Amino acid sequence: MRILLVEDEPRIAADVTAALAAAGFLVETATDGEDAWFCGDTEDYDLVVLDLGLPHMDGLTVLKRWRAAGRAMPVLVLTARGTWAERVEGIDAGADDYLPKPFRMEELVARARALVRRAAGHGAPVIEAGRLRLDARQMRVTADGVPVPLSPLEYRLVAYLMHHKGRVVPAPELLEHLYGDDDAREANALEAVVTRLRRKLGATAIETRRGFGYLISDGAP
Amino acid sequence: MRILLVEDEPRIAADVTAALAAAGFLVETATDGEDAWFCGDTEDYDLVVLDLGLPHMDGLTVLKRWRAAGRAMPVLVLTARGTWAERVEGIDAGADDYLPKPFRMEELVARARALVRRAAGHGAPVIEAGRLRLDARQMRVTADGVPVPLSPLEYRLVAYLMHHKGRVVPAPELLEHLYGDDDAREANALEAVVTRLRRKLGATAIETRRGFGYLISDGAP
DNA sequence: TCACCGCCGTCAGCGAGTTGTCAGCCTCTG
DNA sequence: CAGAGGCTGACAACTCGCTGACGGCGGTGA
Repeated sequence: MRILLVEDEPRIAADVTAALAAAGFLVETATDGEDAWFCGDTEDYDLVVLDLGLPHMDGLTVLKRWRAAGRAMPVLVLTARGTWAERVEGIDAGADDYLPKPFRMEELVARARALVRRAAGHGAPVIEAGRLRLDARQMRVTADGVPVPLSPLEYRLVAYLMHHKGRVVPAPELLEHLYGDDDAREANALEAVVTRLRRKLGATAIETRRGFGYLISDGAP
Repeated sequence: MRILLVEDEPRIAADVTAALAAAGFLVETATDGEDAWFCGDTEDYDLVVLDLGLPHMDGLTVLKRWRAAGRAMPVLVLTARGTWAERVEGIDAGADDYLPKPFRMEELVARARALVRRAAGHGAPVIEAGRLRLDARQMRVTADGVPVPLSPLEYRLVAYLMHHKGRVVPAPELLEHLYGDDDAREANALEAVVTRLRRKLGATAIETRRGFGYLISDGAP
C-alpha cells in the first residue's frame, strides 16, 4: 500500500508519515503543488493525502488536474478549519474524503485504511481469501485462524495482494507499491520475500502465474 | 490514561488533579473555554472532565463544538447546581456522564474510571488478558494471581495497553498517553519502561511488533 | 536541612530481526 | 532438451529494540 502525502509543513508531514508508516503503509512525500501534481500523474498510489494551501500550486487545482487527466486514486483532503463552502469545493473537485485540521492521527489512519479498502472494492474492514484473513486494524494476518507474525515488508505484500485478491498482480506493480519507484531493487528481492511468506503462510497461499505475476486467489472459486 | 481537566477554579482544579493522578491518570488542565476547546480538538484524551461555567467560552458550547467536529472522547460534566434542566442540556450536548457539585472525590474518580473503561469497550471493572489482571479500582495488577508492585508510570503503561488489548499500539500513541505531548522524551524512555515491566510481569506479557508498536494480546485469540 | 531512596530518563553496547543480493537449482515452456 | 523464469538457502549489511549502568530529581524521615 503506497501513499502519496502532499504537505508543505515539515512537522506535520513527519508526524503523518510516521503514523501512516506505523500502520503499514509506504509513504512518499511531496512538499509543493508542482511536485505533487507530477508524482500523482506519473506514479501509481493507493491513496493520496492532500493538504490544501501549498506553495506553487493550490491543492484543489492539483486535484482537479488529476481528475481531468483521468486519475482515479482515492484522495483524502486535509484543510485548516473546514468551512462548509470549502468542503463542498473539495468534494466537487473530486476528493473522496475530507478531514479538517487539527485532526487525530488515529482518525487519519482509520480513514486512510477505509479509503484504500473501499477503493479496492471491499466493504468490510477484514478481508478474507481462502485460508487467509487480513485484519488491517490489528495489522494481523491469520492462516486457518492462527495468527502469523509478519515483518513490515511481508505485511505490505500480503495486504496488497489481498486487497487485489483474485487478480494477477504483475511483479512491476508489486515492486512499485512495496518500495516506491525511488529506490530500485533487483527483481529477485520480491521473489525472496514471496518465498519467506510462503514459508509462513503455507506454500499454496500465494500462487505464481509464470510470466505474469502473483496472485492470492479469492476464497470463492 | 490521559485526562483533560477543564476547571477555572484553581483550588478545585488542584484537588481534582491530585485525586485523578493518585488514581493513576495523567492529568492535563485547561482553565478557560478557549484553551479547553483547543486542547480537546488537537490532542487525544481518554477522558475529559468538564466544568461548566468557564471564562471565554461556556463549557456546553465547548462540548457541542467538539461533538460537531467529530470528537468522540468520553466527557464527564461537572456543574454547580444540578437542576433537571441543566442535566438534560448537558446530555443533549453530548456528555457521557454528569456530576453535580459538590461531589466526593471518590465518586468522581470512580466515574472517571468507568467512563474510560467503557470507552475502550470493556463492561467489567476488571480487565483480564492472558495471565494478567488489571483492577483499576484497587490500581492493582496481578500476574497469575500474584500482585505485582508497579510504579505510577509502569501502571499507566500497563493500563493503557490492557484497555487496548489485542491491538498493536504504536509507540508515538503510547508516548502521548503516558507523557502528554508537552514534554518530549527520547523514544528510548519507553523501551526502558517496557524492559522494567517485563522483568516484573514476565517476559511474554508485553509483545513487541517490530516496526509497529507494542501489544498485550487478548486472552482469547 | 541533610541523607537516603525509589523513580525514571539517558546512554552505550549488544543481540536479534529484517531484507537485499547472490549463486545455484528447479520447473515450466516451446 | 535448452533456455528463461522462478525458487530457495546462505550470507551480510543494516536497523531496531533490549538491557544494564549511571545519575539526576523529588519525596521522605530524622
